[in-house]
Amino acid sequence: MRIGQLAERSGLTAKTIRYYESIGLLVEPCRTPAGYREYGDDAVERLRFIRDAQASGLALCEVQSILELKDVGARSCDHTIDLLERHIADIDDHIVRLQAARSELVGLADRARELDPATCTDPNRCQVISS
Amino acid sequence: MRIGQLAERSGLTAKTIRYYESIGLLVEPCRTPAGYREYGDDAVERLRFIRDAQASGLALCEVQSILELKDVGARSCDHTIDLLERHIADIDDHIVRLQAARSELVGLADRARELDPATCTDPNRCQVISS
DNA sequence: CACAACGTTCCAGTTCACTGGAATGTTCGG
DNA sequence: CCGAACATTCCAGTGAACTGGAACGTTGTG
Repeated sequence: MRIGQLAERSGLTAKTIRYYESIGLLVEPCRTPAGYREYGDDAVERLRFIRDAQASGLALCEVQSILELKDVGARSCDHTIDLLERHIADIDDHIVRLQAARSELVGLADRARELDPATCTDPNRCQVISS
Repeated sequence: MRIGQLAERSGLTAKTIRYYESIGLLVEPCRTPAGYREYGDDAVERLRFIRDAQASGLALCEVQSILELKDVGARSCDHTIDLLERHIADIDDHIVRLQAARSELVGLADRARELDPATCTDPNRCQVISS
């Protein structure tokens, strides 16, 4: 597939994909005779992993180190295991904080629902929280 | 308490706290006669909320809209509830992605542990994943 | 075969969230 | 009363992660 379709399937933009290639997150793919990038299905998979890892709070350079690790087949080495375990602990911490934030928001939403919707008459009030 | 102690208690830097104030995340606190910022205990709470909300993937401007909402006492309004529910859904999505990333990493770590640690002899190999 | 849609490179600009540093004033323990 | 630690403002700089745009080539449908 070409870059546009990969963008669509992965939820990123073509720009972002080229950017990822430029910083070494993605290897240069084959090109069509015209110079267009040609991707296989595994690219979707890889971009999805990047997105997930990034969502877990890893910086792209950390994602890169993990991808390299994946690519070489996770050679055993205490250092490697440490790295992974540190990242897992980070993720766990992150999940805990997310859950804390989530329950705060749920509490707010509950409180909001308890109030009479008819009291919301001032448009300026609502604009305060226009996102 | 003054800014240094708040920084310590909240895990942020004094710089960051002043920055948050400058963008309106924090209201200007009272000042001592010398012009020093004086904070109450609720400031620690508020900064912790900001940190959690931020960890949940919200941008600071979104955190701000939620804080404003908290500040006005969550007046009921469909719009408000929608906003909150959208954020909660975002967080849930985020958690799912984190868990996906987590299990990928756990899988990698398991694979790494299965291999013989003695095979890790090449220092260059290890440097590939130096974070 | 026109032409819209899609691709290419390259480079500069933007946004977000800080961060550093200069110049200066305040607090407090010895 | 000295000096270290801590505070102030203001402004400029940083790094990460894109994003826009110019200038140009390719593909595919009516």
